[in-house]
Amino acid sequence: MTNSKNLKPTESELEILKILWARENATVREVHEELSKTKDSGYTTTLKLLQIMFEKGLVTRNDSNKTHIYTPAVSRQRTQKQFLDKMINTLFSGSSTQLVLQALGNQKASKDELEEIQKYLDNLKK
Amino acid sequence: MTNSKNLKPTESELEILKILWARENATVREVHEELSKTKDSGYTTTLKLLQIMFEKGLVTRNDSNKTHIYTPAVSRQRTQKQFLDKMINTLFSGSSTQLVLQALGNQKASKDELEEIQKYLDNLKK
DNA sequence: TTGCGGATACGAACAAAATCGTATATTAGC
DNA sequence: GCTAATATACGATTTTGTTCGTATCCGCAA
Repeated sequence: MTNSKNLKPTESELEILKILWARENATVREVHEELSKTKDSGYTTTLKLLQIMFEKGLVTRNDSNKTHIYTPAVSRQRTQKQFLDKMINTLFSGSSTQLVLQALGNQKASKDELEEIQKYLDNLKK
Repeated sequence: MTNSKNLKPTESELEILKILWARENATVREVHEELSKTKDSGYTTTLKLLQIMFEKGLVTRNDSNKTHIYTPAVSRQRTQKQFLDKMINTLFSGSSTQLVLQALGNQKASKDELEEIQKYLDNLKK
């Protein structure tokens, strides 16, 4: 039974997903190598995490060869949305506008970026 | 020694902060009552959480009376920023613009809101 | 065929967070 | 003063997430 409940990835799982999204797919070793740049935990830890993620349905894997190849099963977009929604609800009293304003205020975006956003808004208004 | 390290609240702590921010301050019972609407854990659990939050410096309390009164020690804004920054880094490859676009795309904001944002952007560009 | 390098499987230890049970204190009403 | 109601304190348990050690398997070169 391929579990496909709508599970929220944990902190560590997110780090791994991030790597998988960037490369489309990867072996355990590849993920681990990448992960090692920012974190130092052992190889089997990475392996275990990927196995758990597989059980949760966060990744799929091709195990027709000896070395399995993992692929993200949840899209980056979908996950972003999942976390955004949660955050909007718990921290911004449900108002995405509030979140946007806060995000813009914090991080100074470049003029170009601001214009990009404005253009986008113009489209939305129609 | 009043611990004031820059601690990130946990999920549950956030729920409590949310309540405290809304009411400015509250007793354990009040927090618990409110919390019960969305969650069912016992009174002492809420109490314990508030005590932990106190130790962490997330809340202060007035214990001159028998029933203590808790007040948030971290501002909503500051916490929002803390979480936003983290999210931008882990999920949006450091681009606040990306986050904004995604947030706008997801949740349909009203025309008024969109205009509010645009106005805000105009200001920022100067 | 033997042994070694490199892979997975998986239980178990460890850590952090959440929950609860129970002891104890304080106060108000009788 | 006693008791019931309502607080806090705090250790212990449970749950969830992370990390690791060890068993085992597979392929290949000597």
